Amino acid sequence: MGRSPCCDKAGLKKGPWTPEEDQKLLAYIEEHGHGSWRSLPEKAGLQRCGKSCRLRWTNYLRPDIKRGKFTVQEEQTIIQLHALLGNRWSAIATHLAKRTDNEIKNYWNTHLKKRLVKMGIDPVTHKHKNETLLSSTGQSKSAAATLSHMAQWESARLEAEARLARESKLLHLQHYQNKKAAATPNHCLAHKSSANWTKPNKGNGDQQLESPTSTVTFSENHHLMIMPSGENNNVPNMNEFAVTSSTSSDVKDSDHDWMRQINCPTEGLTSLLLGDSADRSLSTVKNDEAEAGAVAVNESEYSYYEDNKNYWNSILNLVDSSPSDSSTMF
DNA sequence: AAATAGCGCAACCGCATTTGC
DNA sequence: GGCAAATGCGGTTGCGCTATT
Repeated sequence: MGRSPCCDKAGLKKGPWTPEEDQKLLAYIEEHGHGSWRSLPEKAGLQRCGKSCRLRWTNYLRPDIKRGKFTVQEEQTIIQLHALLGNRWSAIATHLAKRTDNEIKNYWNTHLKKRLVKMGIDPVTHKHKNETLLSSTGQSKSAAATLSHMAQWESARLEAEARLARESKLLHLQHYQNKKAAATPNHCLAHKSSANWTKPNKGNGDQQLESPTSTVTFSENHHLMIMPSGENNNVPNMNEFAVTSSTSSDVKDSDHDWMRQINCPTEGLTSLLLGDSADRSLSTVKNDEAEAGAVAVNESEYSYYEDNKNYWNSILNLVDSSPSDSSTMF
């Protein structure tokens, strides 16, 4: 389907926005709403294409955007939703109050992805690097099938939510246009993180998502972390993890904090994919074993569903507190 | 102090999807 | 139902800032 790009007109400005341009765009949208993005630049007196204006507005000028450092809860949410949804940034953004998909995408690419890689976790599959070796076992197959089923279900659900959000946005815009004269300036700006939605992070922002694995216990001065068995660890099977202390790792302190605070959710997910055992708990690890650098972890028989129930409940709770709660708007 | 490498982020590009006629 | 326009989305790029050599 051939479509002429909106920005191929000669004379249209590209590159960074100036404060004057921002002001013009802001003033116009506050006065009229954005309406048709294609016609907006001309009306607003901007030498930009509509696409560029839309991007500038949604990613930067919108008044309901939260900027600055991501909180641990936000990071946790991103990682878990990414495990569930993949690179569907806009869907992920609907679950993070006041964050844009672009910002989340950038943060993932520049921070979170690297951290997962450092931890030996594939940022695409959220599986431990060695994990594929286990995929031939019946248990992991059924676990993966179950996970896949759940992920598909949630994915479909989120798509439906996104659709509802779009519809509500449209209704909201119509409402604004009808009441244009009396409307407050920002009233027209319904977006995926519109203030009309119930606050997505309320509840999930504070909730501690629990990994299906047991909690790692950290001492004050030695932040223990679960690390993938390295090639040099000479371990006989993949169910063994190296345990390192913060003093020997090239991982920054901030990474330790992060991993400690989020209780290693990705590792939990990895374990989940593995159909892994909660007996990975490091609380059972003896100090000398830890110092030796490698620890054999028990495999025990227990129900896959029971063990991972909390973890998935956490994700479902996260999803449940999504903007789709805005259905009360209708 | 200058050069350069690395990082973070805003913005662009192009494809996919939705909408309107 | 078909087509074109409009919009949304994700991948990528390029620039400015900071750290390192």
